[in-house]
Amino acid sequence: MAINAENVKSQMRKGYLEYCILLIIAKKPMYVSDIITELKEAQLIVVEGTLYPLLSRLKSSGILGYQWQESLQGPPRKYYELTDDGRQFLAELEEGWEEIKNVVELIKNKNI
Amino acid sequence: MAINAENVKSQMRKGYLEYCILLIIAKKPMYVSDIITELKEAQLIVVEGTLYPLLSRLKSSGILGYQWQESLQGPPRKYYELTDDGRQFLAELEEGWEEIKNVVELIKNKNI
DNA sequence: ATAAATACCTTGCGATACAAGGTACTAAAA
DNA sequence: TTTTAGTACCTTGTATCGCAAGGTATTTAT
Repeated sequence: MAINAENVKSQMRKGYLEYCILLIIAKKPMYVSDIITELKEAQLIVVEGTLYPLLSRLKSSGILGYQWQESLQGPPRKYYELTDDGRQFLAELEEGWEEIKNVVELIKNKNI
Repeated sequence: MAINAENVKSQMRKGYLEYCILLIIAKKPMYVSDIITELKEAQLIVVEGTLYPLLSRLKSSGILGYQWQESLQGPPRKYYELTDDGRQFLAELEEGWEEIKNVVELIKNKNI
């Protein structure tokens, strides 16, 4: 029930997590560990339990596809990549993100 | 189950809605209708059913306080205002927001 | 064989936006 | 005086999603 800053920051993260993940996969096909590493480099900590369901949803919505690929050390990996629909979708998120930045700026600067 | 852009945009909104609301109340005490109007002006559509529980949570967490105030036409209104803790909290959200903008920029610009 | 490392996935929980519906007060019209 | 309209407050139920915790499967080294 109580609200704390961490809580809200985590709420903020929810919103743009999908966006960030798609930005990363858009560059080149990636599997879960790669994605987590990339996010961590950008200071965005995400765990497996978050990522697997999210990727599955994006897959079944036709935004992502994947290919199995052998690994040199361990079981095969699922490399996710954007579909054409996925690129379209990412473009829309891009817009959404710009809108949000706009809204916050508008509110901040009003009556100042 | 299906994912669409509207859905995700609404997810994005969730994250920074609290931030925007606090930014608005920080300027001067406001009651629900005022807040909705301000948000609408910034293109952020929010309904009562969202706002009331959110304000209650912020109140019981000590981030907001309120004062009843008579209205010229209708029942009295609850004017919410930031407490000292609330200002501290808002400052933390400010940081969180800057961090998020940073993360997105980092991911966007990596390997370009 | 067994253990360790790596990879995939699922279940249960808590948080929260939103739709829909409800209560209460004021003032003006019937 | 009753009724209606307007304004304000609040609650309940639903769906979604991040995350912690736990589980399964494959490969490689001991």
